Amino acid sequence: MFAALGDPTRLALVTKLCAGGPSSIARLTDGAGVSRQAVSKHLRALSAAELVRCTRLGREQIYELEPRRLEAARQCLERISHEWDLALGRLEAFVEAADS
Amino acid sequence: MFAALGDPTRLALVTKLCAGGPSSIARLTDGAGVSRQAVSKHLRALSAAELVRCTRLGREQIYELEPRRLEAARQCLERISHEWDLALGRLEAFVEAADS
DNA sequence: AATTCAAGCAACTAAAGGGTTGCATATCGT
DNA sequence: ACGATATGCAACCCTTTAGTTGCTTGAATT
Repeated sequence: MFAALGDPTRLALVTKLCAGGPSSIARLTDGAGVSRQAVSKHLRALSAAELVRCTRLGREQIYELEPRRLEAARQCLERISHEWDLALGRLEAFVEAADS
Repeated sequence: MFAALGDPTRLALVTKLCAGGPSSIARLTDGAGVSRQAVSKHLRALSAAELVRCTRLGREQIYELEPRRLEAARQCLERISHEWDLALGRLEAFVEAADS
């Protein structure tokens, strides 16, 4: 998942979907600074990571954030965040021990 | 930062530093499954992302988590997590609107 | 039926990334 | 001083990946 979000273009796409809601490839391509195929590939990558879902609507392909997986990812982030908190706590303890 | 954590080896390194506290390259290499050079490179990458800091101690190079930056990263994760929360809320609203 | 617009597929290029090996350097212990 | 140890540096390889272009398919529109 970190890998999926590691690419700036993909992160921008997620942000865009976050802000603008579901939209087609063409619309997502707008302002992305890369070709439509590039965007399409990235969306497929995000789809493979299950961060995003797509449904066909007429001749358009509508991409949207995947709620379930996204919620899981969110919880994962919080877990890591929490672990880091603990680690930071230990680091402080270290420093204090060194001072004394 | 996502990119920095996107590689499994690097994520493992961070986890290890998280669990075991500051340690040398040699110790971090232990059980990493790749060569010392590889580990060294990854640590430099993490260092470039400022997720990690290193200080020389005799002939050893001691790497440790970077508290300040890590705290910033943690807050960033929480912010994103929060934004996703909002987005998920909007998605639900969407669905309900579609149902009605 | 003809045109237009959204997207897919395939082939290709260029660059980055992860990995290794070999050799050099500096420090520690004896 | 000497051998062992911890690391750095450089060159190289291989795979992945981000990106492009050209052509095709299929639905909308008129």
